[in-house]
Amino acid sequence: MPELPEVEHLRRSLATDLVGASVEEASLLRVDIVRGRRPGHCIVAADLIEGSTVLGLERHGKQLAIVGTEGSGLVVRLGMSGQLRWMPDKASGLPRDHVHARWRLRDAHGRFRTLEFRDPRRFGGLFPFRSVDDLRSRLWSGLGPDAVLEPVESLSIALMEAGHGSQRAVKAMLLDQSIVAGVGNIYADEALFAAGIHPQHAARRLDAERWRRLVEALRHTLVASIEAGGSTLRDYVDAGGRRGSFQKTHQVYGRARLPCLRCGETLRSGPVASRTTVWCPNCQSRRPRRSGRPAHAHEPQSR
DNA sequence: AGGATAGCCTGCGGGC
DNA sequence: TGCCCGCAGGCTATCC
Repeated sequence: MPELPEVEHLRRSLATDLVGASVEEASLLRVDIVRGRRPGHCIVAADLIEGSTVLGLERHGKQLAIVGTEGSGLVVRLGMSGQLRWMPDKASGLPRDHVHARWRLRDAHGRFRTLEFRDPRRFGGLFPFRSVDDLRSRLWSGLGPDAVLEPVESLSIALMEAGHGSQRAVKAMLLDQSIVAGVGNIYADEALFAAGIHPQHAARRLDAERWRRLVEALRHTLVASIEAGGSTLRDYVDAGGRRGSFQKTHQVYGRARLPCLRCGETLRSGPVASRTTVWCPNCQSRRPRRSGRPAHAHEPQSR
């Protein structure tokens, strides 16, 4: 669920108090949440940036990097259910289970605060890196350009070139982090709807104009969601425990069998790229729109 | 070798 | 009421 907008909103909500803070103590409550270790290397407190000062927070795609002293740091991947939260001063109703790591920090004003990494489903993890170069050459080298940081023009070209000669559906391309970083199931469906493109449209058959329209729709959707604090379907909250509100404006995601908000046609759903996908059979065509009805011949079975 | 698929993991909702 | 099953999904390993 945390995709680019959720991670970016989290980054912003963390940065105020985290940047400039010194890490007094790091505790690992569950060892196997630290991933990407070199063989034979034991986890030490410094891997969890204990003794370091936080210099900055960077994001690429869905990944967040906490950069500390001398460029060493920690990548946080939220996976499905990961959260990075300030522990509230007073008792609150927020869940206390599945906390896997905890940092005791002293901020720029000398206040002590506790940050926690919680991840019930454990699809996420923590990835230590030794330097910014190590981060870029090892942890982030397999990622394509970031879906909001990359200019629309070059991102459109990157997608079109990746789709050239490929057999894949356009939605599979959007979800492939090595082609474009940050898009998950929610925003792929929303962007395809906004651009009027069928999720199963063959990537190689989209022309430059339609790739550009798709990337513009994607960019618009992601930016609007960041501003709305992301989409909270179940567990996503920012560093302060606040929920997002972008789910209220979803046009297709989670709306299977409901009427299309644009044309009233019943929204269909089915697996595309082995993910649950929702689309409008009327607004999203497989081919460039002509006057006739879009083809439905090989659509996945509706549910 | 590209591309599709299984599996990881927990919580939750529907059905009985 | 309570149990069981299916589903959700980012990413990696594995298979075709």
